[in-house]
Amino acid sequence: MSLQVFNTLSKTKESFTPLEPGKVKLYVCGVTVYDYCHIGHARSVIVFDVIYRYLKHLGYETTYVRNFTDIDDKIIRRANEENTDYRAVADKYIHAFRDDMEALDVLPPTMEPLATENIHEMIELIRILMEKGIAYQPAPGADVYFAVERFADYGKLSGRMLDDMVAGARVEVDANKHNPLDFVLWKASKPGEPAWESPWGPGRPGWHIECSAMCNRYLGTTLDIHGGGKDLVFPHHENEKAQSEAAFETPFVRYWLHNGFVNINNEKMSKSLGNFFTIKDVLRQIHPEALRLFVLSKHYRSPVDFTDETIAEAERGLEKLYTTLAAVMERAPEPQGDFPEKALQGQDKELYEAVESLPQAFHEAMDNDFNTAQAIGHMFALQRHLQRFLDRFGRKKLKGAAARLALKGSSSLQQHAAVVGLLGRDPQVFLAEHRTLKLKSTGLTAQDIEQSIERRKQAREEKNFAEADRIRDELEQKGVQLEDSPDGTRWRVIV
RNA sequence: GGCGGCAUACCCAAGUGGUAAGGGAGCGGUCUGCAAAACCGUUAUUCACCGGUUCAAAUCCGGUUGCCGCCUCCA
Repeated sequence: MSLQVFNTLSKTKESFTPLEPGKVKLYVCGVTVYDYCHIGHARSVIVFDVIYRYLKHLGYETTYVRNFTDIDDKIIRRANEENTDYRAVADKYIHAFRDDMEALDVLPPTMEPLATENIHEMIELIRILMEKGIAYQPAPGADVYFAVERFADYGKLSGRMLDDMVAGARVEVDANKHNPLDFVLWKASKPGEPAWESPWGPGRPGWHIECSAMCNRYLGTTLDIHGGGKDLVFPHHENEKAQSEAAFETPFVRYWLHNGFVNINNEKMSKSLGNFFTIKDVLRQIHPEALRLFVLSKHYRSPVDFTDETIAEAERGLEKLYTTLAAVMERAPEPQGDFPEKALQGQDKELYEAVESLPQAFHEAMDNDFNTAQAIGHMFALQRHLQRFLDRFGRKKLKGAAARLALKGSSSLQQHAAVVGLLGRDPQVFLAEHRTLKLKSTGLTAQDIEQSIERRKQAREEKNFAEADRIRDELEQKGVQLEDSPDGTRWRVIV
């Protein structure tokens, strides 16, 4: 079975075949840089990061373009509010975006073009549309519009009929437009606004035209995959498609992929509801890898609910995976010599089979429209077998074939997880990072805790268990749980 | 008003015609001074409801109810 993807255009899963064998042209709508990014953006970039990673994993030479919209009304408004210019606003939030992406372990795309670097290409595209009579300017110096009625397929992507939409109550009324759904290609500038020269007077590009121009410039007239959030289907992607296909008369995109939204406690996240979380803020409390596991625990097209509980589950799950990896590293030193497969199988048939079956199970899940939730389920199954195997040895170190089997299991787990951007850290590093992050919410310092552990150790040695338990309960109330082991007492944060 | 999506155990979540993955939580057990962690066992004769198609349905079709999204900037 090969890769199947759900195409918004056909509303079905289709076999993925790129236009050019072995090569994929991928374009994902980036952000408008007028504010910090929120966790909805985080979901989108993580989802497409995984798609990008998986395409590369399948051996496709993938060209991934993700733009920045660095000129638009919201940016200008923001600049006016902050008494600066649009460039300063855009640059500030481009940097912030890059910081977020780095923190989230999102791979850099092949190219990240700016809208303002492509004004010339947009003007050329609008010129073509004007020459074909598909675009019009109602009066000299006015905005330039795209005439939706001149493009027969308009509405096909979003599944709406022109007539239905015109009849709808929420379409803006604009006397300049031939049809209320006509949209701006070139926006005439008011005095004082940023402006570029054009055959239609000074102005700036409309929102949709930049993606059409950049797709064409960097990837050609037909892309394999165009992605973005569900909300972009209409009008943004519908309009991009109309512009590009009307201008170049070739199919614009072979597969349209759209990710679902992030809800907060079952409500749509929005600024007006005040349930708005920026990536920056969230990462102060949640490990970026836990956020990634949270996102990938549900299929990318479904809505996902961001709550304390769902995030805590992701954190516990990740901790569990890393704890097992750490245990293997600690207790299964690389053995000398070669061991036949039969010897490994003989150690633990179930674990051996879990290791052997993971590659196929993982690929079947991912091939099925990037079913990361299922793929992760398979990883947990392997983790459980691995941990069970380790436990069979009690506190003893594993040797020979047993050690080799455990290492085979942990490396398989890490290799598959890497394809979706998980488990890439050293287990001890992750556990330490996560603990440090969580510690902030307890109001304690690591030193406080170590001191308490020392006092409790003394009490235990004196068999003063009442005092030892009192210290332990006190820490637990503050969110720190102690775990005694023959090697000493470990602690972790449980809030 | 138009278009579309979803409904699986206490919670999260796969499964898309062949007899309910996985995770969390709970309960019982092992371990422990007692715990915690970990492991073992256990938790849906059933997939919102009602009909239909089929040898076979959570999966397909029709209807009902409930929730949600888009149609306006939006990931």
